[in-house]
Amino acid sequence: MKRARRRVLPTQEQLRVWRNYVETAEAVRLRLAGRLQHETSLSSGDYVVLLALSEAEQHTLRSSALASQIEWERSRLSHHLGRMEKRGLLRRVSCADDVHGIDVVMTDAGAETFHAATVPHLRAVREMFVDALTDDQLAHIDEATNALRRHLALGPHD
Amino acid sequence: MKRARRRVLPTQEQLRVWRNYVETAEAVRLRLAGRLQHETSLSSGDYVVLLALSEAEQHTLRSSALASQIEWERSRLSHHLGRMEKRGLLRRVSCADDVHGIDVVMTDAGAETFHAATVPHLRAVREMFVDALTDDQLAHIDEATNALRRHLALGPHD
DNA sequence: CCTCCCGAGTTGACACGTCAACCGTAGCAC
DNA sequence: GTGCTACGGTTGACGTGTCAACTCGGGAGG
Repeated sequence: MKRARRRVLPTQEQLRVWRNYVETAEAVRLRLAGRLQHETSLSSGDYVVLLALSEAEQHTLRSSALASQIEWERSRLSHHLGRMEKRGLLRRVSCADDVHGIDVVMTDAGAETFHAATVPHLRAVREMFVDALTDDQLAHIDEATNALRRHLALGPHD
Repeated sequence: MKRARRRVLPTQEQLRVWRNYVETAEAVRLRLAGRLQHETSLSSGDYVVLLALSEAEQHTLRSSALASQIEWERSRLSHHLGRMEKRGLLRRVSCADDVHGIDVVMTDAGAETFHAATVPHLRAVREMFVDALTDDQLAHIDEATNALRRHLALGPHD
């Protein structure tokens, strides 16, 4: 009876670790995003989109291919592309070979902005994350993270 | 020279661990929030606010006290309280003893909704987080998380 | 041919967050 | 009194995210 009940809900300690985990990860993410925003005027969403485009042939991707590559819903992507297009970071052109389907093309301005952002972004990752942890801690985080992914059936990372 | 450059940017492997970490934490947070939303019609923001109120005298807190307790900006809190008030989860009444200052009072409906949400919420934490990890992994996550907090000067958790 | 559905993408409504500007009252200087 | 500033809170604009409804052009099936 006691044994059965004990497994239903987390203990105080487990709950504390959980909150520590989510809140810290969120804080780190926010801080990195804020820094990227101020140093390069790109949001992390912008960065993800431009990263994918920068690695594509002709700096061009089909909207649906882009969506699946960065794992965004198409509606989210559509909204975000609209905002980025308004800022001149990319263009949307309907592509010839498929009547449906839109090619997303990074503009030169977009490429330039992205290029100027990579080093600050990577430096921030090192300063805020890598520098905080020993090699062992990094390995442990990775192991636990993978356990979480497996448990939630998220599919392996990358 | 090489040595100097190597410390500036993270390695591929460190970058992979970083992305794995943030993306997974984000996915877990989102999944828990979605589950809470669907099972109890409360967002995680609602839950945090109601949790604080439920632990307060008279189910009442000064707006500023609430803000500092859950570490939200006052503007954010004001917007959120407006939405929650519209749904009848709480009321805002200007309190007598301080001319400035607003008392936030959880309504009975709010208390009921919150109470009905606690068990599903805790169960979800167990199923999605605690169950995924061994005791060792949990301890390692906690240790690394605390290292992150110290490094970012976030102040100890709780 | 007509209808019905499907797939790619868009749109609108809304929740949520941040930033900066604002409002009203209280104290305080003079 | 008149003016200043500080405090507590609100508001508006805007970026961001989700959901559901919509468009639009093809194909089947009949």
